[in-house]
Amino acid sequence: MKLQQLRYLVEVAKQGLNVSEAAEKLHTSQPGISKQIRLLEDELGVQIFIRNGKRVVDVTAPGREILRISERMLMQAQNLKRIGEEFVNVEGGSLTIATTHTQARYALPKPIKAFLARYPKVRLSIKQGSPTQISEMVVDGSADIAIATEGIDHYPELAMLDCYDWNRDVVVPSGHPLATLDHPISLAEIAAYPLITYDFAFTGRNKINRAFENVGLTPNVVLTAIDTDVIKTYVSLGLGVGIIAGMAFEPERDIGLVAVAAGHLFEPSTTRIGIRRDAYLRGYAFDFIELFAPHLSRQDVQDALLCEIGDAA
Amino acid sequence: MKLQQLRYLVEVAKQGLNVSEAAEKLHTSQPGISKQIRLLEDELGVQIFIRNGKRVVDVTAPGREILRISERMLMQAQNLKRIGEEFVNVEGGSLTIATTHTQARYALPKPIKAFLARYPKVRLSIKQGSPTQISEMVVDGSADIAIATEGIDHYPELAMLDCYDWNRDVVVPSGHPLATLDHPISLAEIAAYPLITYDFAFTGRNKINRAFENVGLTPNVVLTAIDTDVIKTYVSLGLGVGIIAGMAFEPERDIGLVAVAAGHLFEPSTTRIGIRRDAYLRGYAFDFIELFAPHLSRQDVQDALLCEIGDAA
DNA sequence: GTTTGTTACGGCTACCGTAAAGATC
DNA sequence: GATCTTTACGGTAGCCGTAACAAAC
Repeated sequence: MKLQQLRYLVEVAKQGLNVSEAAEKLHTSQPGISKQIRLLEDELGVQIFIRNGKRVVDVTAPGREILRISERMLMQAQNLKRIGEEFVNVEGGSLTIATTHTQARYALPKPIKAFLARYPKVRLSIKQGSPTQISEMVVDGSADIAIATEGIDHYPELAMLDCYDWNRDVVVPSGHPLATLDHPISLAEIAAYPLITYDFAFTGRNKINRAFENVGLTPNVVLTAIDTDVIKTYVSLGLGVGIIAGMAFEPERDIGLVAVAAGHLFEPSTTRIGIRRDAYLRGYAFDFIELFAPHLSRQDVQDALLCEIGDAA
Repeated sequence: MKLQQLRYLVEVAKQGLNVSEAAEKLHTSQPGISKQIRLLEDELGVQIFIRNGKRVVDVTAPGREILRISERMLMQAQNLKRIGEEFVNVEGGSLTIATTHTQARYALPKPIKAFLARYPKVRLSIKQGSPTQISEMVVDGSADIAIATEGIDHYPELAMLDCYDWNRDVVVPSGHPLATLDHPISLAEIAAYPLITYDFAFTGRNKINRAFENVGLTPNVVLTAIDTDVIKTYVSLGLGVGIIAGMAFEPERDIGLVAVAAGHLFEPSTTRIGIRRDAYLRGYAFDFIELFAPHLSRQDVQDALLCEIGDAA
């Protein structure tokens, strides 16, 4: 059994059981892949793929198990290489964070600035995407850490750690009737105006919907945006009332806008980080996490990696 | 990077950093091992072993990490082979249980009989040893399942599952004063006689000691045995009063002996099974566990394997 | 007919074992 | 001096790539 064979196997599965494409991805010949897979099947004594004549059409039951374990082994092989890099170049390296606009724009600048000061030689990169996209980036290894609020709960490969809770604000142009209320704002008052808020699947949007549903109101959402800046822009234009993450309101920058606390109206959301449970994280990655969420020490994170299903149960 | 290299690495570490012995164990030449390890070190870019001139004297910090991960990878490679065997020969195979005398003699016969009837083609073997020995058998892969009552808690590689609680009986020759009490037996009454019980490190022996200590009694233990049969033999000879596991008393066989329930005097003990968290268990292994501890379904066991640190916390 | 997987064959890498030399205790 | 590790070197297995063939859509 050779690691190469497992690599072939996993790549064929990943390419939808297409040996030729796998060969192309791995920059090798497809007869080589065919042969090595057959050799592995012979060695293990099981068919891994079901072939219809000369076409790979499915994975056998043992094949699924074998693929699962193979992936883990390859992951660990990658970890071995990372350990090498880590110790050769303690300070240098790279860290890729996958996150949503709101986090990147409002929550991350501060910890990232501190991180860059501490680790100037680390190549830090940020990838933006939807919660689903960023989760998958971490799952497939193209990012190290996912940071998001929604929809990253359901990947068994990922360990999730709570970072902080936050509430929502209503933003309106200054001078707007809602800006000068003498009492806490209510859902009914908000629903009286056209609404601008986050796209579905983003930043706790469904918690907003649920709040209105619970009191039998149907808000008139005139615009859904992916990022807060777009929301604020249209609120400035008088298109409607915005509902945004509290941390996304910056009084000194958001001239002409007023934020009204609405934490009492909507469930708070929790921003979490997600990391592959079997990934090897460089030392500075733990430091970054601690900069972002100071209560998460390296030990906490490693414990969570070891066993995080228990927390969910 | 090749699996073979990892195998060399791990074996050298296991043989106390002696390359020659590792070569012998692996039936290969030691120059080959030296070279492959150097090649791996070059590839990873880190020293794994610290060499004093030409002698391997220690493992570097990254080396320890690398060894840890390598062991896991090799374990999984072995799992791959097992999957093959499992599906080639669904009914056949082997299962090795490491356990103590008491379990082997009194708790296991019934489930093993049922197991053999269900899986006649499985080569079942039982290895007997002290709790420490059996734990290590499972850790190093020479047994699949450990069953014991004491001292198998502290191996992080092992997942532990509670099977059943049991209490102790006092055994005396029939006609003995303690055999005909009209009230529940007390510690003081027991301590009045010479005692015969289990060796330290076995079968909850320290719970027995603790019970006496708690009431300020110092029992006179005249004989410590590893197995219950020895205890019963000497009790029959009138050497003293025995304290044994309740399940180990068989009224129809133990002629001339009387058991007196003593569950109210000593903490109950819990018999557990231990399995390597990263081992691949054959289907019948799960069935065996369920035969032994009917409340442990396959799913329960697999969940515990996935994450069992959480249960301990 | 095109796409896709298998079989056949040759080159070449690199692994392994033997032999000898260098280091350490 | 004995043990242990590395270096040197030759044989060989087996991996990879090209080319031709066979099957499926």
